Parts: sequence; structure tokens; C-alpha cells
Amino acid sequence: MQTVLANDGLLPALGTGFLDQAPVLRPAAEPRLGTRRTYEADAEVFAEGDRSAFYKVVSGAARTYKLLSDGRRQIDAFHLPGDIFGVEAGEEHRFSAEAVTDTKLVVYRRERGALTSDDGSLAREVVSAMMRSLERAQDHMMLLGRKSAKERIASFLLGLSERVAQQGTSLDLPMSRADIADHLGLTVESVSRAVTQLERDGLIELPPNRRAVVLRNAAALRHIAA
Amino acid sequence: MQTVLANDGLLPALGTGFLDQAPVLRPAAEPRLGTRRTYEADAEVFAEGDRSAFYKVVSGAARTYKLLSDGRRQIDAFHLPGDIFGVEAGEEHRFSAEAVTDTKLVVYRRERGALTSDDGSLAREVVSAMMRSLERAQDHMMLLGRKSAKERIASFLLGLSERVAQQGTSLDLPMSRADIADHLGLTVESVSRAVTQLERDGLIELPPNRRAVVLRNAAALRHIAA
DNA sequence: CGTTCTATTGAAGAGTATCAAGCCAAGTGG
DNA sequence: CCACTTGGCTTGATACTCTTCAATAGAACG
Repeated sequence: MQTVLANDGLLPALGTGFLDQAPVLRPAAEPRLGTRRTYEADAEVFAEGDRSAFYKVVSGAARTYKLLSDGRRQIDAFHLPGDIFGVEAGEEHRFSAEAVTDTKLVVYRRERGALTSDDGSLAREVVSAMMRSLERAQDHMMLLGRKSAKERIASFLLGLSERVAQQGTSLDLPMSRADIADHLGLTVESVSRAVTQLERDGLIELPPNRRAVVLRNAAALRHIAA
Repeated sequence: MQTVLANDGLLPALGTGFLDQAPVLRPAAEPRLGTRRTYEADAEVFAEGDRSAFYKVVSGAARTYKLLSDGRRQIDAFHLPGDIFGVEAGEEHRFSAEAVTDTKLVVYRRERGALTSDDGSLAREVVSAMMRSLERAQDHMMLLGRKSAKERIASFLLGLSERVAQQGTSLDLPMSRADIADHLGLTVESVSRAVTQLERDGLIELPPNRRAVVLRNAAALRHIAA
């Protein structure tokens, strides 16, 4: 019988320094299980009610979202290379997922032994991913509940830039304005106006096609982000 | 060496039916570790930056929240009897917690062995609590990002009533309008207006002190909640 | 019975949504 | 290589929901 989540490890782990021991971004570690799949832009990865599995982004980006009956959409998160998403408590997904652009994922199906036969690093990664999701969700609730449009955009751009970590260079925006709007609880028009405003104020700079951003004044953005 | 998170259990558990095996509400099972503490209304349980520990509500209610520098507050969740809160990835709490009313909690400090010497049921409860938090957070993001004031109030009341599970009877509101407002991303005035509106429409009924609700027409509320 | 705190109600204003063009980049076919 | 089309982004005008500011009402407590 194989111990799944580190013996002697997890709960202290849940506590102190767990993430340090098992960084989520480990491109080096080739998973023993899981199959690589390619999705083209806007392709469905899974839908609400599908039997759950989880996924790790290799390249591209994915969005997870929920819909109301009248079509209103809330994108709870964008998932970038290295991120794990789709972890669920139950057997079925409670939200849907799609590729934002052409995307490669590793799919881990929940078959018996799929994780137990591993050395546990994937298991740790999964728990770590879950916690990371929770932390992001908490920050995002603050954004959605209490921040203005401008503050939301500033927060979003800063958060994205921290995650891709290419300081100084241009930050790619793989997602459309509609995606950003549905993530930030705004309309496309409000997103556009806030972005334009920040651009006019000289805090950011955008190329003609508007699908990338250079953060000209990250300090000022941080100040705005509140 | 003691296995912390059920051997052979956790990851399939993360997958299928884990929650069924380890229901969070188990008032019967007396925890072997953890100390009971009493807090009076509005007392601080922990603050952002405090060394993390986690807590189980015995009676009363707690709120966890974050603040922006200018004082705007977002209450990410209310915690009712049976709920576990305060689980963190790092060593420090990333948000603050206070008692909503006079409240009794069991405090589990993260000392080495605090969980390992247990039979694992607490560990399972903790992971389960984390997942539950994540699910609630996802639903709450939909509420904050996309629902109207009236929809938010309807969702909130229904959610609360499902959690206390006293169908038909009066639902206690231990928290103030300000708390509700900061949870739902509204102002006290908007909360009050939406509540009054639902009352005028005959969907709910409130006592003179306005600190409880009877759901007169749950079906209609569900329809509004979207 | 007054004080205090919370909740409600009213009026005015701000911020974002909605509706409607217009613009521009990228792709398509001649 | 150049119209033409298409889809996403931006911009403008107006509407509406929620906030803000202000006052009143009501419950709880001494």
C-alpha cells in the first residue's frame, strides 16, 4: 500500500513551507503519467458536469468559467504554463474550461493508481495547486467586490506580469477583451476605456493590434491597484 | 512514522467521493487535539500576518476578510458551526478573522505532530474544508462579478439557509448589514433596500429587529438568484 | 426615558452598462 | 498586390443601477 500524500509531510506541509518544497513550476520534472493533448483556440477542454480530471498547462492558456442561465459568464481564472487546473472535490466538474489560444495541456485522468504509482510529487503539486487557486480566488473576490474598473485593470495587468515574469518586456495578452471583462466583472467597453485611460496616463503602452502591454510605470500601477 | 493523509486515500479521495467519506460536519467526533476558546462579538481571532493556525467553529459565527489600504473590506466568507477556516499554504495568514457574535472555536495550532498523532480524520477534514472553501469562492466570484444587488441578496439568503438547514423556520442573521454588504460587494443601504424589496414582494419576512429572515417563497428566491 | 447603535428611507450624484457607430488589423479572394 | 470582408477593439451618447450623503426610525440597554 502506497502512501499518497507524503507521510509525515502533508499537514505540517499544509502548514509550513509546503510550497517551498514542491514548487508548482517544475518544467524539468517530466510526469510519469498523463497524456499530452493539443487544443486550438476556443476549444472546449471540459464542461460542467463532465467527469473530472485535472490538467497542467504546457503552452498557451486556458480559462475556467461558470455561466448563469441567461448567459452571463464569470471567468474565475486564466491558467498559464505550469499551472494546474480542474482539481475538484467531487466526481464532476463544477465549471467549464476552454483553451484561450492554441494550447497544449497534460491531462491527468483520475484512474485508480494514476497518482499513487507516482513518487508523490504530482500529488503534492495538486494540493499545492489547490491552495494556490484558493489564494487567487480570495484576492479576486476583493477585486470583484470592492475595486473600481481602473483598479481592476491595473491589478489584472500586474498579476499577469508577475506570473509570466518577463520584467521589462512586452506582456502578451492571449485573451480577448471579452475574456478580460468576464474575468473582472466588467463589460468590454469598460475594459477598453480603462486600458485606454492607463495608456493616456502613460502607465502602459500597447501595440497597434492591442494584444500586448508594456508596463511603463509598474509602481504607479501598483499604487492604483490599491 | 505516521501517515498523515490517509494512505491509499487522499488522491483518489481528491477525486471520487472523498467528501462522502469525511463529512465536515461531525459534531459527534470529539477532536483529540485543539483547544476550545471563546470569543466575544467582534473579537479578533487572527490578523493578516499572524502565524497561521486553523479553527473549527463550535458555536456562533466567524468572518474572514481582507482590507485595502483605504479601509475597503471584503468578507470572503462567514463560517458557521462545523466549518473549518484559516487553512493556509504559508506560515502566515493572508487574511484576518473575527467573531461575528459570541463564538466558541476549537483552535488547531500547527505544531509538529498536532495532526499526525491523530487518526487522520482531522487531516481529511482539513483538506475537505479547503476544497469546500474553493468551491464557495468560485460561486462567490460569480455572484460578485455578475449578479445584481437583488440577485446577490437572494443567493446569500438561500445559501445561508442551506447551510443552517432549518427548513421552514426562521433563519438567524448573526451578522450586521455592514457585514453582509462587505460580503456581497454592496453598501449597507443597498443591502437594506434589496431586503426590503424582497420583503415587500412577499418572498421573505423579517421580525422587528430585522436580524432574522423567514423564506416565504424559496422557489421564487431561487429564480431570482439566477 | 434618554442614549446609542443599527437599520431604513430619501434625494442626488458617480460609475459603469447599454446602445450604436466607427476604426483598425488581419484574413480572403480576385 | 489590392479591394473587400470580418471580427475585435475603441469611442461616443445616453440610461440605469448602485453609491453617497443625509436624515429618520426603531430596537436594545442602562
